[in-house]
Amino acid sequence: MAATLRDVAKLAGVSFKTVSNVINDYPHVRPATREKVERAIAELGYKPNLNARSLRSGRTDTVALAVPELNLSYFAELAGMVIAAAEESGLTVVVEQTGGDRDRELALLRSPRLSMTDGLILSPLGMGQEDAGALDVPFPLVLLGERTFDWPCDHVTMRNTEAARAATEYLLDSGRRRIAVIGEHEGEVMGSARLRLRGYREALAEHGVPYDPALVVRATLWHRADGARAMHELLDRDVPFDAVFGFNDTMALGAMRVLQEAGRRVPEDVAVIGFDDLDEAAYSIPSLTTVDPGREWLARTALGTLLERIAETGPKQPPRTELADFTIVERESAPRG
Amino acid sequence: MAATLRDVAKLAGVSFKTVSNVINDYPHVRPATREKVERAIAELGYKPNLNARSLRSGRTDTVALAVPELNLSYFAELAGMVIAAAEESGLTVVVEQTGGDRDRELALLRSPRLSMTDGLILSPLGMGQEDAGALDVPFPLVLLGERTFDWPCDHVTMRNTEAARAATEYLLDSGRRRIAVIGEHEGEVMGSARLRLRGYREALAEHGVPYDPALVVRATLWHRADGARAMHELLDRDVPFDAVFGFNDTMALGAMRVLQEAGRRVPEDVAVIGFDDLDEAAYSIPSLTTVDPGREWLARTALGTLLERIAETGPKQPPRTELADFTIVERESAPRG
DNA sequence: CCGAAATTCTACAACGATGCAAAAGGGTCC
DNA sequence: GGACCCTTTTGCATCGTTGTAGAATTTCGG
Repeated sequence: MAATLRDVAKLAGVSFKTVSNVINDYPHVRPATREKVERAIAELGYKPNLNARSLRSGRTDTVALAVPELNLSYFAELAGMVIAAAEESGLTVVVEQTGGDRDRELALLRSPRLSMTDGLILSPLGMGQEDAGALDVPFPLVLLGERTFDWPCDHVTMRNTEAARAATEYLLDSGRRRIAVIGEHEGEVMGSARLRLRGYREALAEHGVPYDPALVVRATLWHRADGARAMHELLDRDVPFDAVFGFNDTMALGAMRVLQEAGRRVPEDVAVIGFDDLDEAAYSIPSLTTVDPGREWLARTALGTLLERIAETGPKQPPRTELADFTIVERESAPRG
Repeated sequence: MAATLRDVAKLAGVSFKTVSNVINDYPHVRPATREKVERAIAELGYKPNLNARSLRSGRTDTVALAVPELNLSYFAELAGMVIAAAEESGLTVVVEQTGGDRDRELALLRSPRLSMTDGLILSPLGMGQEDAGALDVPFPLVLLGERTFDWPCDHVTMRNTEAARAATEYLLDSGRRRIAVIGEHEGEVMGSARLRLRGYREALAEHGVPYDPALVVRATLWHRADGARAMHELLDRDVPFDAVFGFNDTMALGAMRVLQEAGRRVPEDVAVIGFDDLDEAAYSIPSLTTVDPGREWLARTALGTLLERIAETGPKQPPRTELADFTIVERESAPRG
């Protein structure tokens, strides 16, 4: 059995409360006593039982991070950054996967498992406006990435609409006029897909290019296979297009593969732009022009905001929204015009 | 403040222990009482405090998973599978990143953070034989993936040597004779890199092809950038080669990109084979022939083994080694001969 | 209708830590 | 030398749960 405070105390010949004082850097401990206790701690290899500490203190120094799936590189890289940032603050991260599924998102928000954490960073995908009330939770909560509903809650995200507008403009500026879009979510009101589509339409309108629904392809999940499927669908529609805007890199890469299989040259026949700036975007053939949404900043800010909330004592501050800056990363799949 | 057992008890008009009995499905509770209690639970939205439960029961229903980085797709996908499997058993997973760094691996093994978990699944990379003793820990531990030292400990891995031999033979069978290798770890005695290199050499020997060290390129971490850098190095060496065996897919993809930038056609001039069968391997151009190491099985088996250890009561059973089966997935970058 | 055997419920003591408040120890000053 | 104050140490209650054991209640055979 692992050593406890009392074991250390017995060995050091002091009360167990003194050992606790040493561990918690209570200032009034005589150096000699401190040393005695520290020797005993070392000798027994004592490690505090964090469960007991949490029970007593109410702090767990653990946060939960819920993403759709780690299988999506975007979320894997994001999770890695959140965990790295947490590590720096001495925090542990519990990772949950929701599959982007509404019911699993709701179940998680109600789960007793969260009683083991001080707060939650959630990337919602499946919940809708009618579920927003479920966010009225008794623990700190930060939404990371676009939300699919309106609810006053801390929120760390990026300028989705502006970024999508910029990406579209980038293609327009390079002379493309028939720009297909992959990744629309039908019926969505305010998720990333909808916001990016809005940016796309704004850019078209500004340039006087008509919006053609035949160029817009749905994809609920944003895997490579979804991008590939969407591209097959687009090719089947037999409408002309000279560019593709993938709502994430993974889909864009899946689509680009199908495009080339079909004999279209990228970027000569069709330019492709993605969204996320994944590691792999720099290594595809051709390498993928994309939007860098500032993931590192997103991850750190989400965690930082959550930690501030956790530390908060007085009356609840009003919810905050933090917006990351984006940049367009030019690569081969869509050269600047 | 969240409701506790006592609050529920007061509302239901029973002792708080009866509420506990209801929650734990203790059989001798009168249906009427049970219903009364359940109504009270629902009314207060009571959720058990898992910290308190853990403190009392000694079980946390949480496991730790330590991998080098989530930024490496292989580990991200593996982690996703472990978490999904854990979820099925009602377990929570804490994810830690070691960066493949020896000191961080050792620090993790000693960390009090693990007192919040029932056991650890560790993918070691940096530790060496002299650190093996650090694995003598007072909690269940399962190594996932090759270990870099000898120590009696549960171990879930794949047939690295056989798989590498098969991959090499596959290339030899298709007529290649100058097969380069990317990802060697210098000085390593028994990690994946070393075992895969051994398989490679065995296959060469069997086919009477001489081993040429000029074809072997080191890479400590196995990112895309490392694969790219290694390929640049290989090209700089100016030795002829007609195939490349990347010790993981990520590196193979990085290398393939550089290869094509340099004007070599894949697979006509150079065949490329990887290792891991990542999602993205099917979508690169050309798509990547690779070794499927049975990740799903690895993830489930690692978790299953850990759970058995956690459930174990009597004397400690001898350590087990579980080996996954592999298959070679033929794609465009290296067609069957 | 009694007594024994079941069933159902409750009281109390943990688990291992921290917070609070009071006790013990040690100087200083008049 | 005693009063007072600051430093150092300690004791006790407590966090919210579960295990054990025994008390209360019900059931049931004779």
